[in-house]
Amino acid sequence: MVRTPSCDENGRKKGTWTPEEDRKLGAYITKYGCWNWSQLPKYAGLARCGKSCRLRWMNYLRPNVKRGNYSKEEDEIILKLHAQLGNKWSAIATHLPGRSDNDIKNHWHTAHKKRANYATNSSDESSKKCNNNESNTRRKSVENQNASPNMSSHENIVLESSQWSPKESSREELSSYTTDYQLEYKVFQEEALEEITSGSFWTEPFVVDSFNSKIDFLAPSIDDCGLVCPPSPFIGHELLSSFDLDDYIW
DNA sequence: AACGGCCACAACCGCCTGCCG
DNA sequence: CCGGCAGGCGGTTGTGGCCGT
Repeated sequence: MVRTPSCDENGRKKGTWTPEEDRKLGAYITKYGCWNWSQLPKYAGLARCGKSCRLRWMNYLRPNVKRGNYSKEEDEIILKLHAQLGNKWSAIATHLPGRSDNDIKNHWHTAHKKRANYATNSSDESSKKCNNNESNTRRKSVENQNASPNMSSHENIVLESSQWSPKESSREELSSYTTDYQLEYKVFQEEALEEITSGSFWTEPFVVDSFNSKIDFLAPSIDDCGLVCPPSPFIGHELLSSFDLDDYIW
């Protein structure tokens, strides 16, 4: 289900995101916002490309993000909007709060396959396939029930959206990540959500952003959380040209 | 118990668009 | 107007897990 970690020709990491990377990215964006996706990984201490960070944030780390467990209503909305808009997943996603375009796309492809099978399932072979799909759907719902029988739906969402969800944690690679980490990240997401709803998340970063393209980069500094502050006219007074960021972070 | 097929979905890739100098 | 860059989007791929045989 996940890609094995690897590096591209520039030494940037590809593949599965580790909990540590998630934590770094989440912490950084929560604090400073996404002032520049291509620069952000350097400042957040991540060996990833900006696009990868953006995707990870938008699809999984963003507070309030929902994954899986599509309700009948959501299915109907998707069906209706797809009929109107076609494969405009981002447009469809705007009508489904908390759902990412990637998730909707994946869901559509899954559902579309099922429908396609259904349409042609007069033959025994396709009905067999369909039964297989149904059994898989059942399998998923059982997994979801097992995952967190005592949790609220909100808590379920939080855990599902992370790599170390109960299902994922069974994987060898992530087996060492503990339940403590799940709780830690849950707390982190709740704090992030609070920050967003309080308004500071959306206002502060873009103050920086509006200046970013107009000014020379200024020296970043480490804040009290150990994060590298983004370049900003408000932070530091040394020029970045005399500053080796790589030495600073790694 | 072992194996193969299928499924779900995280993540990558490449193209398009808008902005800026 | 043009080229470069960053962000956004849709298509596609890779892979672990589950189920049936």
